[in-house]
Amino acid sequence: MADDIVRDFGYLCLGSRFRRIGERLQADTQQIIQSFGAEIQAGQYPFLAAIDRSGPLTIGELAEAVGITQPGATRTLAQLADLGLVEARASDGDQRRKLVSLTDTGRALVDRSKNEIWPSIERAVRDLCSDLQGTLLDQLAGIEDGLAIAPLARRTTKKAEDHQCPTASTVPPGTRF
Amino acid sequence: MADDIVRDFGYLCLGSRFRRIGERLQADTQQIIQSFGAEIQAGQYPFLAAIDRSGPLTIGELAEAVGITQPGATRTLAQLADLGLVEARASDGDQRRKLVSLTDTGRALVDRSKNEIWPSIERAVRDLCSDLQGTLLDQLAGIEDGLAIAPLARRTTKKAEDHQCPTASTVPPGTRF
DNA sequence: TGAAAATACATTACACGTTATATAACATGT
DNA sequence: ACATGTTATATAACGTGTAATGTATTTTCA
Repeated sequence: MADDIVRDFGYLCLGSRFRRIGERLQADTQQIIQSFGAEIQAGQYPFLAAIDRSGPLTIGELAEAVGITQPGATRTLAQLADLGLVEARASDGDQRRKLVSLTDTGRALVDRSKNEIWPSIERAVRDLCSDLQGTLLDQLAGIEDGLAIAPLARRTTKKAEDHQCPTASTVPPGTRF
Repeated sequence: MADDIVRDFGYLCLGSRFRRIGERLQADTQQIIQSFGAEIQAGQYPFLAAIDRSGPLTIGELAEAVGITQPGATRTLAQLADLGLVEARASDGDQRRKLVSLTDTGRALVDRSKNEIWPSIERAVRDLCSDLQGTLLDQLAGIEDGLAIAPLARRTTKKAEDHQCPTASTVPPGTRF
């Protein structure tokens, strides 16, 4: 039973721990997305959401809005274009820029996501984080413990009583499964 | 000037946000490591720390201790072996297992890290997180804002000669370095 | 005891972030 | 107007996580 060195080291390994939790959350989110039959990656959603909120944006604006570098945005947007969800046209005044907008298919996916998928994800994450309090490290431990007890896909319903596993309140903190 | 969609979406994009913060923290941590002249990646440290704490461990035990999958651990340990920091020998009773231990070079690096590098990193991260409070989203925003004001490398309080001081006009009053 | 299952590690392919750099379009100064 | 610099995007190379699968070894049990 090896200990969790990243957790035990606290502030020293905070970067590794954030990445680890983020990857776990994205993987769990992906499960929820798949349960709705949507063929999209969790990391691609922020791009669609940004265009939905602000209208057509350039690649550089999207990179900044999503918080990644421009090459990463270029690749993700190319994938979304291959999926037929977005399309790029040259900007009117400046031929260097490409304005990216939603296709009809993309708009349909966003509309459905806003109605069904995103509320479901948000409910699950909110449930996971609802009882968190204390220091940052306390709350990170709470997230890890909570995910071990019930992954996000089991938290999409509103009532915690629906969970097949014990809830966080019934299990001592620090327990590993 | 584009908005930060990941931040604005809160719980919905929590996974993306955790990954983003983790990558930023690891990159900042890497800067501190480099300022000490150590040629090691931030993500490799937990492996050395785990062996240092528990003695020689198998690849599977290390993967569990660090919280990544076995192929990832195999690759990182191969890199550390190439650097001459660890070595693997077949386990005594079970020829399938490989026990990974520190070389003399690896032990020297760990000893030096425990004395100098790790305290410096921990000091920086602790400084970043010292004033955080409130909900998880509040604290995440605090981390992002804090990193924008002063990256980890400016929060170590040691090796100050390596850090160039920002001009007064770029930093809000009361900021600590 | 010997076939089948389980275990431990290696390998491959892929996802998705990064940095560095190339290229095309626009902006500027003499 | 034209050389030069800047900006927007594309491309390449790489880092490090994942899942899926291969292979050697050990364990199980009929």
